[in-house]
Amino acid sequence: MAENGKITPQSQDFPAWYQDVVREAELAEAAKVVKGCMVIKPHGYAIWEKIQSDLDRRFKETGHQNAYFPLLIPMSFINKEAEHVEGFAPEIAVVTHAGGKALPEGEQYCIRPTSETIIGHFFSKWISSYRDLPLLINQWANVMRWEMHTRMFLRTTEFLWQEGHTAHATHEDAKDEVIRMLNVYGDFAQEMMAMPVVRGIKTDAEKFAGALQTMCIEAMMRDGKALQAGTSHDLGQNFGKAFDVRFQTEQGREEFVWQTSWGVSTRLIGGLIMTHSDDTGLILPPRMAPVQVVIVPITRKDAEREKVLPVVDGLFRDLKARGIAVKVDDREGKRPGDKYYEWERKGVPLRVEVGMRDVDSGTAMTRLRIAEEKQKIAIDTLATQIPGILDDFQQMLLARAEKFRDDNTVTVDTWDDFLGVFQDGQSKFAWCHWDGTRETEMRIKEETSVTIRCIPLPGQGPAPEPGRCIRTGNPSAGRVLMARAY
RNA sequence: CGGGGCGUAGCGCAGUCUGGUAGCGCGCCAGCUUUGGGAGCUGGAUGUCGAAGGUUCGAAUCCUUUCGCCCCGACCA
Repeated sequence: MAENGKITPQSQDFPAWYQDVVREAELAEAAKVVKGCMVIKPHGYAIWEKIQSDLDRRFKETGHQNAYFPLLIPMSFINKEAEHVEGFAPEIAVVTHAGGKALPEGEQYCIRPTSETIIGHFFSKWISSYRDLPLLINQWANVMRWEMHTRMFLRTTEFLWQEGHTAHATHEDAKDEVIRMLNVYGDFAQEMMAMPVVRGIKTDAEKFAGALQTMCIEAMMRDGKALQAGTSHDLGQNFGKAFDVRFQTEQGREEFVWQTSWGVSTRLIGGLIMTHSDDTGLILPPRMAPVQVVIVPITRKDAEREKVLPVVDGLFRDLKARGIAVKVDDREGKRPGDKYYEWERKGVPLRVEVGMRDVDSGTAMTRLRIAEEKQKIAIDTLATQIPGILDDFQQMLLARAEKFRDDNTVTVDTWDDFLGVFQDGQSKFAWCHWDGTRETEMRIKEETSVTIRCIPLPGQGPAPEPGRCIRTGNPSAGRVLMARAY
């Protein structure tokens, strides 16, 4: 990690670069005093709020309501669904003492690693008739998973997320919900975060503990590794049976509900960083930027301030009226260059400089975060142009990310080629044939630490065509996405 | 859980081998000069040297114990 004020180049050490950007953009810092936890600082939290508000709108548009369930879950709940316990037991934190006394083993709680169990408990109380279905609930919450290795935003002991939990009368309805919410995530990632994603299905080995099937969106980071950016699970009747969530059908029969759950977390912020940013620091797509435009007035003497500041203020008001998140950096005692670097580190998409020269000529200097050169624009047309400039920048970042991903995506047919693509810890997206067995998947993972990220949904990968498994040569029905993963 | 590293000013570190009473850079504060791509000068403030115990005239430094954090290897959004 570089010293304060410096960012290690991506090409030199990608993990160090990432840590440096997180620090220099003032997104978060390691809590240190609490193992594996982080403090999300105002600028980082503002990005989370952007994510929250847009997703929340999308959830409401698809008929969901927010609710809140307890942080503590009785241990007995966790133990009810066999695969669920097995999957989460190693990373659960347990409350063993409370009120100054040790709690008897049967009365201990765990801090939620996810809420399927406690929500299942309440669903069983709330649901009795097909008229109660579908039940579409979302919760914004923190969860805790005792991780061995933590990385800011990508994997921390405590993290913020949303978890959707729904119950349906038929498996078909539940499956529709799973894909609907996967698409909400995918659309959000592309439209708002300018982060292209592959939508697919997890293999059994990678699916959520307790689910029938897990769907996911996978994004490519700038080091070629894959980031699972969101998941949507078909829980079948597993939790319905474990928590006795039954309803009466129209015909009067008793049946277990079909459930789904889906979530995205503060990990998305890590994805945002590693999709767009560069050696200067954070780069934010305008729709995710807490500050979209920063105006830096350049003034030397009081006489200049009197002329420059009114122009700046007019521009500020005009932009604000158009719904642009604009900030004027009129701090004294900092030089303009210092301010430029600071806002570039923090990922502000567009900077506007206004000094005496500009006031005299009726222009302003502007610089897009990734532009080589500054551009001179007439002040009286600037405010009307900026929404379009930001929109173009949003599209530019998406196109750039798509190009990067496509340039680093390969189709691989032989094991030798596969080893070549992933040698020395390198990663790309590799479309490969796989024989569909867990044994082969595990074997490849052990030999190379490369994993199957997903089986692509229609249109998300190469058209299905029969072939031979890259490792065993056994028959394969289609290609799967393989990569190193975060 | 195994292997390695580190705890000294807000941050990053030197000092530890060879004990002698606390230092550097950045940041911070004040003032002046500066201000179109990371300012300069002058002055100033800041430390239970991770904790506890021991050895010693004297411990950041040696010994013992202990706590915490970080990095690397088996699980995970």
